[in-house]
Amino acid sequence: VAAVNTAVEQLGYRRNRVAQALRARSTGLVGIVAPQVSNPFFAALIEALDRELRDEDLELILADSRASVEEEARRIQILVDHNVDALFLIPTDHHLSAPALRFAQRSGPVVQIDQQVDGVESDYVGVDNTLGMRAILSHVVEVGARRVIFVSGSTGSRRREAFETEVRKVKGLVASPTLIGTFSVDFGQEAVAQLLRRRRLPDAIICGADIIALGVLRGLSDRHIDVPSQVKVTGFDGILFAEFCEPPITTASQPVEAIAGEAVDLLRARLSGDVSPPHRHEIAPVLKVRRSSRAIEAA
Amino acid sequence: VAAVNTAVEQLGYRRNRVAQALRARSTGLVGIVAPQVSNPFFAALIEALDRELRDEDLELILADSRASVEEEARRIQILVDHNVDALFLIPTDHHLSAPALRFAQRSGPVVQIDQQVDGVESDYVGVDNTLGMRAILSHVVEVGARRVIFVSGSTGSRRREAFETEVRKVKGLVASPTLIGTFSVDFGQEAVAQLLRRRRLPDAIICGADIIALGVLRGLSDRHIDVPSQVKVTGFDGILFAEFCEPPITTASQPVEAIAGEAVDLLRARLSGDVSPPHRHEIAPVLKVRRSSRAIEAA
DNA sequence: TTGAAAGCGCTAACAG
DNA sequence: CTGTTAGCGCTTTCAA
Repeated sequence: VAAVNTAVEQLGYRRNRVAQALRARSTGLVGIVAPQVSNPFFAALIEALDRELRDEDLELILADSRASVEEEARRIQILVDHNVDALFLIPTDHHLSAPALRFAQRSGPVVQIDQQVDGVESDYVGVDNTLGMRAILSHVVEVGARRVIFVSGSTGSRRREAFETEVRKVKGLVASPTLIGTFSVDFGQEAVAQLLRRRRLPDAIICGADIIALGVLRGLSDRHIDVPSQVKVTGFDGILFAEFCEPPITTASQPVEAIAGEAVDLLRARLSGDVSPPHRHEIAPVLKVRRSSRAIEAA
Repeated sequence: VAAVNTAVEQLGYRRNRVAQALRARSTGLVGIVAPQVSNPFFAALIEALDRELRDEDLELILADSRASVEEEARRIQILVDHNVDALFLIPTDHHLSAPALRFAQRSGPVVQIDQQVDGVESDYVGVDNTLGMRAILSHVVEVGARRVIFVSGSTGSRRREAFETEVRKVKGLVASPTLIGTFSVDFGQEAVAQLLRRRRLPDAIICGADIIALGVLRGLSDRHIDVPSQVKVTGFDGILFAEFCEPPITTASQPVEAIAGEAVDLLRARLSGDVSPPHRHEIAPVLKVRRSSRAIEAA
C-alpha cells in the first residue's frame, strides 16, 4: 500500500486542492487589498508578505483597491466569496473603510497593515507614526528649519495627527496649514504650485510619503528652487527611489520585512485559533538622513 | 420561488465559489509568476493586469519567483495545484525556464509576458525589443556617441540580442563587450565600477532596464562623472522613477496598459476555447528622450 | 415547469 | 489495521 502510494505520487499524482478546500473549509489562500500596487512601498510590502506566506503554504490573492472605498469594498467581497482563509488589508480611508473592514472580519481573520481604520477593533501592524514624525521634526529643527508644512495623501490620517501633535512639542517650529491630496508624484508637484501661490516658502516640506516627496523635489527643481539650501524636503516610507533621486531624500524608513513578518505571525496565530483581543503592533521606523535636509554650512 | 430567491440572496446569501469550482472545474483564479514584484515595471504590469482581470471576474494569485528558476518552478507547481484557470508567466531565464513553462502548459493556458523562453511554443505579449534598441541606438549616435556598451540583467536575452544585432547596423557605433549581472540598482552601480577598471568610459551606457540605469547614474555621480556631458546613459521599461531622477533617464517606454490588455485578451480567447497556434504579440515601445542622453551644445 | 439525484475529489468517521 | 461511506455546496441531468 505504501509502495502504491509512493508509486502513484511519483507518477505525478497531486491531490486536488479545490476538493480539499471544500471538504476542509480552508483554501490556503490569503487575500491582500492594497490601494495601489505600483506604489513601491506597497509593492515591497507585498513582496515581503509573499515571501513570508510561502513558508506557511499560503498563497496571496492580490486586489488593488485603487484608493477607492467602493472598489475596496467590492474587492473584499470577492475575496471573501473565494473563501480566503484570511485577509490583509491596507485600508484606503481611515474612516470610510470601516464598513468593509467590519464585513471582512465577519468571515475570517483580518490584519490591517500600514493604515488603521478608526473605531474598529482589529489586528494591526504598521510603523509608529508618532516616533517617525518626532524623529523627522527634531531633525529638521536641528538643521535650522522653523516654518514647516505637512503635505500628504488623504489617508495618512494617523501620520497627519502625529505631525500635528508632534510639531507642537518641538520648540521653535511653526506649522502652516497642511496640504492634503493623493499619494502620488503628481500631487507632490501640484503641492509645490499651491505653496508658491502663498507668500513665501516654508523652511521644510514634510511629506507623508516618499512618492509625494519625489514630486515635490521635481516641482521645486522646475522652478529652480534649490534643495536643501532654499528649502528642505523629507519623505516617509523609505522606498528605494528616495535614495536614488537628486538630492536623495531624508525619510522615515519603514522596516518592511519586520512588518510583513509580524503580520504573518499574527495571521498564523489567528488561523490556529488564537482569540485574544486585537493586537496593535507599532514598529519603529528608521530615520535616514540624506541630502534633501542637509544643514547649510555657511550661513 | 423567484421571490424566495430574491429574498434569500438579499439576506446575504452568496454561493460558495469553492464548491462551484469543484463542480465546474474552474476556479476563477489566474496565477502570475514574476521575478520581482518590487521592480516598478513588474509592479505596474501587475497592477494593470489586475485591473483588466477584474472585468473578467478573475482574480490574480501572485507568486514572486525571486529571479530563481527553482523557485519559479515551485511556485508554478503550487499555482497549478490550486487549479488556476490560467497562468501569466514572466520567465526568469530565457532558457532554464523552459521545463517549468512546459509543465505549466500541460495544465492550462499560459501567456508569457515581457520575456520569452526559447524554443517553447507559447502565447507571448511583450515589447518589440528590436524596435526599442534600434530607437535607442539611433538616438545615441545622433547625439554624438560612438563607443557604446550594453549593461543588463541575465534574462534580457532577447533585448541583448536586439542590442547586438542593431548596434552593427548603425553606422559609427562600436560596442564594447556586454556587462551582464542582475536587474537591480546595485548591479548598475557595480557595472560602473567594472567599467572604470577598463581604460576609458564609453560614450554611452545602454542599460537593459531602468533600475539598472538608476544604479549607473548613482555610480557615475559618486565618481563625479557628469551625465550627459561625459557619458550618456539610457534605460529601458519606462518606469515612473526614470523620469524623476537626476538627470531624468532616456528610455524605451513599455506601454504597460496595452501589454496587459493584450495579455488578458489572449487569455480570454484561450479560456473560451481558442486553440489556434500561439500568438506572439510584440508591441512597439515609445522612446522618451530625456536629459541623460542630451547632446552637448558647445563641443 | 419543477424537483430529485448524481457526482466533482477529498477526508473524517465509522464498520469490519 | 484496512476498507467503506457520507457529505462538503454546487450544477447538470434526467424524471415527474
